[in-house]
Amino acid sequence: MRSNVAKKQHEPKSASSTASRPYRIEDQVGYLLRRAHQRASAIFQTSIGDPNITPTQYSSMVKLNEYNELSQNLLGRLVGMDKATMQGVVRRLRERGLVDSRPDPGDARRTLLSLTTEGQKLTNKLLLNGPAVSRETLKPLTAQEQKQLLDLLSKIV
Amino acid sequence: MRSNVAKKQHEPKSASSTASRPYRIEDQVGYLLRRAHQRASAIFQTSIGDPNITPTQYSSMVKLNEYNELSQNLLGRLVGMDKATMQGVVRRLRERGLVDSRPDPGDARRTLLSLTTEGQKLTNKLLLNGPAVSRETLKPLTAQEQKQLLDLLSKIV
DNA sequence: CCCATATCGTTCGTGTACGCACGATGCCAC
DNA sequence: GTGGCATCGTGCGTACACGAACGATATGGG
Repeated sequence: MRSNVAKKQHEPKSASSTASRPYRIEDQVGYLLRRAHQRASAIFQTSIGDPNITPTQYSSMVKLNEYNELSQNLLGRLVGMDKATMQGVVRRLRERGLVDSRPDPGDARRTLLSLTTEGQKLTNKLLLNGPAVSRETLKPLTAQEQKQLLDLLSKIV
Repeated sequence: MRSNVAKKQHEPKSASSTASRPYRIEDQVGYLLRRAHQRASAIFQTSIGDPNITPTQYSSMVKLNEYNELSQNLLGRLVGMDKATMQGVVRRLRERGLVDSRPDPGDARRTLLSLTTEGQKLTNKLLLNGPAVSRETLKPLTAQEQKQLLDLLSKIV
């Protein structure tokens, strides 16, 4: 009984004499970014052409395809994952035979990563679908809005 | 030896006779959304005022603060989490005494969730910092750009 | 009334994501 | 040189995120 204290039931807490809009979770950047990211991931999974490859695995492989060989930490910086996360991503890619590793001959702390032949083949196949994934994700927007969104996101990253 | 097959080392794969820009991971919506979401989460953690509350826990509590009582599934739909994710979020909030639950008297399948008195107190405290979190996240943008971004994100969610 | 279908909450498995602490290695100033 | 400090990779703990499968309950059509 004591737990249902007096609570106004019928007005959505507008408060404030100033004209500031009410605080709604649905209007907050963080919330919208989470939802948008969820949708983008879902589209990726259905459209990239291999349901077992995740967005982060994909970006890691694409980066390894550009550079021939990268240390784990550097790869992590390039794709925006911290080293603990990178650890798991690389382990899974290695377990599937998509990525190879060897100690860096010039620095014993580092491990150099590269795509296996199979990894290269898969990456090139997935790269064909990459543009379609982005296109589908941006579909609700006009061409101009799409450019704007990419621009604004770049600024806050 | 056999693994370093012929690979052009010096040009970033522009290809294509058409003027289409090269495909760069850094320019894809999904990638930018992931990075932007990471940054937003980091800002949330440092600015919301309680390092133990996550963004999803926060939005759940705010929603429970608006509506008095909600079933777990409905809450999940309102904050955009599937039921499996909701499960864990609610369990943790309950373990900390922030959320209470009781069986729905009208539907034995449902569990009704509500904030405890402590949960209400914490939510109201965090709500004071909510606007600052969004403000900080949007700081790199002008006022007009901020509005644009929220608008565009709403459209693709 | 009863059965097909849908919804609700749970559980399991996998994968990001990050803080923290650790040991090994590299590097630079002294 | 060597000692202090940074960097690299690893391991552990916690938390989101979701698909899939499951049992219990609800509902609507026949």
